[in-house]
Amino acid sequence: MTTPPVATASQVRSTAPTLEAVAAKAGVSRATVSRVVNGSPTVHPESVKAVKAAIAELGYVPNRAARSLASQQSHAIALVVPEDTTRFFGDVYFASIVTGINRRLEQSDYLLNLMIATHGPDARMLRYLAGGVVDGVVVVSHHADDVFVREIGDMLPMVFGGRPALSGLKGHVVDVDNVAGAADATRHLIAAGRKRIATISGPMTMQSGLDRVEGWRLALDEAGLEPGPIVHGDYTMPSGTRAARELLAIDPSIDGVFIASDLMASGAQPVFLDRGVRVPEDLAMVGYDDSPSALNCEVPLTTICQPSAAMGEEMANILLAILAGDTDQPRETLLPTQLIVRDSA
Amino acid sequence: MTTPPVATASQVRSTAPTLEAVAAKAGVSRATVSRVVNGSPTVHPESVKAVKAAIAELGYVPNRAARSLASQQSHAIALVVPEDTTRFFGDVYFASIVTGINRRLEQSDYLLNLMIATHGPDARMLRYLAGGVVDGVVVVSHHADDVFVREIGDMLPMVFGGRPALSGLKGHVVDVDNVAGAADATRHLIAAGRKRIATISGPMTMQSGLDRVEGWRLALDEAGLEPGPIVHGDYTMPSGTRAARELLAIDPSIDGVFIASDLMASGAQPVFLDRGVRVPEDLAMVGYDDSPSALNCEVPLTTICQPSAAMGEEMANILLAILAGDTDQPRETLLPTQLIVRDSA
DNA sequence: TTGTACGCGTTATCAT
DNA sequence: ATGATAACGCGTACAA
Repeated sequence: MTTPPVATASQVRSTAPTLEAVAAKAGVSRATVSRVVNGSPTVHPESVKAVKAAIAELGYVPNRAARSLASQQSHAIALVVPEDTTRFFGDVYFASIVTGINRRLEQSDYLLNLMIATHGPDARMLRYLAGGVVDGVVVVSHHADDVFVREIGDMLPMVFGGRPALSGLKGHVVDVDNVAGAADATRHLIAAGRKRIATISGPMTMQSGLDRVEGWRLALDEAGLEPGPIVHGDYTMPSGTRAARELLAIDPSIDGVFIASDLMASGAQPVFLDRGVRVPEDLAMVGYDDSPSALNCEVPLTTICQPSAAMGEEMANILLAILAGDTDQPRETLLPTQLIVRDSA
Repeated sequence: MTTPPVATASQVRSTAPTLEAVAAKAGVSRATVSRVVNGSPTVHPESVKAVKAAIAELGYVPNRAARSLASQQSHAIALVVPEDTTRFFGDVYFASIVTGINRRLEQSDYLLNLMIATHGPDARMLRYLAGGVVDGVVVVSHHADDVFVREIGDMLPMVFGGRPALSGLKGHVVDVDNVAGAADATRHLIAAGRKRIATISGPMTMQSGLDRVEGWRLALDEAGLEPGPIVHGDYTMPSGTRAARELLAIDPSIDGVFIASDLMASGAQPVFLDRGVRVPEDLAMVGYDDSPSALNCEVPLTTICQPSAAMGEEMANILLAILAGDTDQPRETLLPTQLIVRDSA
């Protein structure tokens, strides 16, 4: 074989030009080159020009390790995923949060480290974080282990994606306005003339589950309507199927239902249809998430769209601001949802 | 407010014990501590004990930046995703590859950097990679941009997940044995006594699409059976629906069909059922992927399970071996698939 | 505005 | 087996 199977790391590193080289070529000192690289304002325009030319010519790239060592900053942030990966990455919601985070990071020179805690967050990850591998942390998960998140928040700037059910933890939170979203969904049902409006909720152990019920109730109160029956699910499709049967058993007279996830809604709809309950004529449905499954229903779902990419972007944005020294970032940021009207209501 | 909203990075770093501190406490020199940390065999057991005790007591964690600077290695590898994130992360297949990569990396002290090229891989990412941020690269994607991958392979050890359609590129490849998987699927149909076996293929622009057709043909040849009709799809559900109609039009006498993705199979099955073709009585179906959609079909799909997590693990494994100095890792590694028998065949 | 010089925490070489 | 000591590449007082 004439060509080596792979490049060796040393090939690259050995030829990498340093500050020193740039300085020599530009006819200035290392310090001046460093200033130019870091955008210091106190440097002569002419020097800037010379240095920039030298940098371009040599293809100089600052050595990250050296920079970190000297500046005591890693210029990297960690994306901490405290649960099983497949569950996390399989979820489109999380996928677009990551997209958003990346979108913001692309505009900076921060690196994103993936830290997945397959077997639950362990001491090893904590030690890594304590070792200064990253300057800040972004935590994304529905269920985050209590003590784990607390420990991270104690040692590093942290932004939490989706308000955790635990209270009093350090760090910032970016979340979707679940209450407003659920209220909007319910108002849409009310505007359509529905009078007896039920809900299939998410788990009451999750903040989002709680919030969406609150929004539903809020809209009903506003309109002076009596809350219909409420059945609890766990966001999954089968739980939606079960809940639908229960709902019909409790009160067959309902004419509207707010379902806290599209997955549950797509599990529920066939039940309604099978029993001869027409959608939306007899029963108007509004889901939540704007997931692909909303479109695959026999009667496409009217639903609430969450700005998940924007959420990721905002999370990164806040963390970057903190790292830049901004001390008064909002502790909690709520992002607005959007009603997507389709056929089911 | 009595407690600050977040910890500051300096809090952590300022208190982090160094090699120096450990050395002092253990009554040895920095060099000896370094040897212990890096597992050098040439150090007195007694010293080892003292050092380890000091490390534990102080909670010492090696400073990554300093180590990188001195050793010329970042002890990090990059996960390069050359396409749009949502598309990538939404895919369960990729999700479990990441899981696998992480599983292997957990056993090492390598970090995983996420490098996503939303707008196509740009010069910025290439510069980063050239700057020595990582020691090696893992590329995961069906469609990887030609020149991009080539450039990476030229400067860093690289392992490719899923054999790319382009040939002659540097780097190692780990892939699922698509030919064998398709052949197994087809053999299962043959063993069930099917004589007229068709296939709905993936796109002929992808290596996997090509390979699965080859496997199908191979099994047929082995059995001395004439290949049935072949219709091309693009792995998506709608394309499966279209292909099924076409297939029935071409040859209604088929009694077996190998479909190159579960998604296409779940698009095709309703067509067969609607036309009164019973599954599996009249037509036996075998899909590919073992995706969730295989279970959601009216007649649950017999399918081929890809070892995607194992694939990720092997990718990381090979890269780590290369970084450890192993020069004769296999250029191409094929992982075996598994037949999952359900109701459709 | 610019340069000098020291420090960042490790690894690695060379004596001992 | 162990301990000085010199890199590693960069940031940054401090001085000029």
